[in-house]
Amino acid sequence: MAKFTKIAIEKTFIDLLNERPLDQITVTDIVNRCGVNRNTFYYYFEDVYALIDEIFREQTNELLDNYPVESVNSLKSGFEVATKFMRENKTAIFHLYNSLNRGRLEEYVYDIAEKTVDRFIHAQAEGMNVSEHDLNVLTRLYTSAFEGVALRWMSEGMSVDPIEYINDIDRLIHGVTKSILKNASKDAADTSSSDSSRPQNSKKN
Amino acid sequence: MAKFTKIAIEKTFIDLLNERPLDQITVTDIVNRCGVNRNTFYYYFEDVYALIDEIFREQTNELLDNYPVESVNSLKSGFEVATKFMRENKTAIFHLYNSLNRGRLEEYVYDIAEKTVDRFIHAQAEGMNVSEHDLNVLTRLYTSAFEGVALRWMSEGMSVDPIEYINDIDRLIHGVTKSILKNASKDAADTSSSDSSRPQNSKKN
DNA sequence: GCGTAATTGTCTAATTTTCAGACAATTTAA
DNA sequence: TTAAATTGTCTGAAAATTAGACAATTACGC
Repeated sequence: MAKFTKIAIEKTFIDLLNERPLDQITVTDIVNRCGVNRNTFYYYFEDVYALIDEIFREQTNELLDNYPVESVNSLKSGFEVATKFMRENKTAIFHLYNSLNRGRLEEYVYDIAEKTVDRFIHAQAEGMNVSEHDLNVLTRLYTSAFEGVALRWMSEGMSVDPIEYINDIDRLIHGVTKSILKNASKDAADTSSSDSSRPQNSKKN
Repeated sequence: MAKFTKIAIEKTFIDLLNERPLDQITVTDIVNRCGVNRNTFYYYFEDVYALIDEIFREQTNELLDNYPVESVNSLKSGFEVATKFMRENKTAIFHLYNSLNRGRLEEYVYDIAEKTVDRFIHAQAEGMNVSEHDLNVLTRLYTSAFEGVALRWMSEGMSVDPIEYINDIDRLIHGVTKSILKNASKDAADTSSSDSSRPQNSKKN
């Protein structure tokens, strides 16, 4: 039940990744630094890539579990929380960005962005009569925007704090969101039988 | 070989001690918060007091192992390092101060102060011809001063940062130390056969 | 005060985790 | 093209963690 060794291995790996690129880190390096047997590594992880996946998975879960309630109503605040890990490990993330197969990191970024945006959107739509479909469209829009920002940030060497980018986005969409939602809500009330947007995969119950 | 669970228990205990006094913390509280079996606690520690001792012991060791070289030449800097743990866990230390038997905490404080001062004194006396006995006297003097400061700090509720006190001490003794050492060094050179101070436990080789 | 619940410290025995050591197969580097 | 390093896998032993119970003590509500 106790997984402290596993956590220690993950933390050690991130430390190393903050020091040097992925291809200069061996499993032996990790376990030596961590003071743990090499077999213990393979007991928990199939290989380094499984380790990376696991770190991101846990990072996402821990984010959603401990999501601060006060951050749910501000997209900027939500993004600050969502990007905490990335901002605290810029070098490590940058090393991964350079070493990992295309799509690997993007998937993680999208995943964590989507979940953050989802919370924000649903909080904004609280009490409104908006269809799930409309909410999904809006969520996808903002998620893509966030993903774009994050990827640009990485490709530019992660030198500038992404919060700056996020500030721009936030300023741009904050006022818009409510009005979009209000309109959608009105539409839904007016013509409750027909969808207000492209019925590509409409969902009526 | 792996002691990550033990460390996790210790950290959990300190967290709890930063939240509430010692007599409101049960072993069950610790293991529950930590997500570990109660037997695991007793596997590592005889009881809470053994846990406390262990934390202090490890804290001292880890201090001495990772002692920053740049801090060895300044008493103030050394004290900053030595009191790091206490300053970062004011509440916990204060709770211990109120709950522990007299002498328990004092012993720890003296221990860590003595080792810090010892490094400082020996660094100052580097290359000088000073007897070990004289160095010990000086070390005891400064150690006692530090202990006094720390105890006063605790008895006053640890509200003021002890670095302020330490600043005072440092200002007071910094200039003095060198001259004392120089004089002692001269004495030792002049009358190399007789000790320069009380020969209580003289050590000549 | 009494009774009840909670906590402690100890014990067993099962299970899980970590270990040391070796191995062939690849990769790295000189 | 060797030699060294690394990987991934396997064994079996050792260590750590668990569940569960127990009597003894302590804390708390009434």
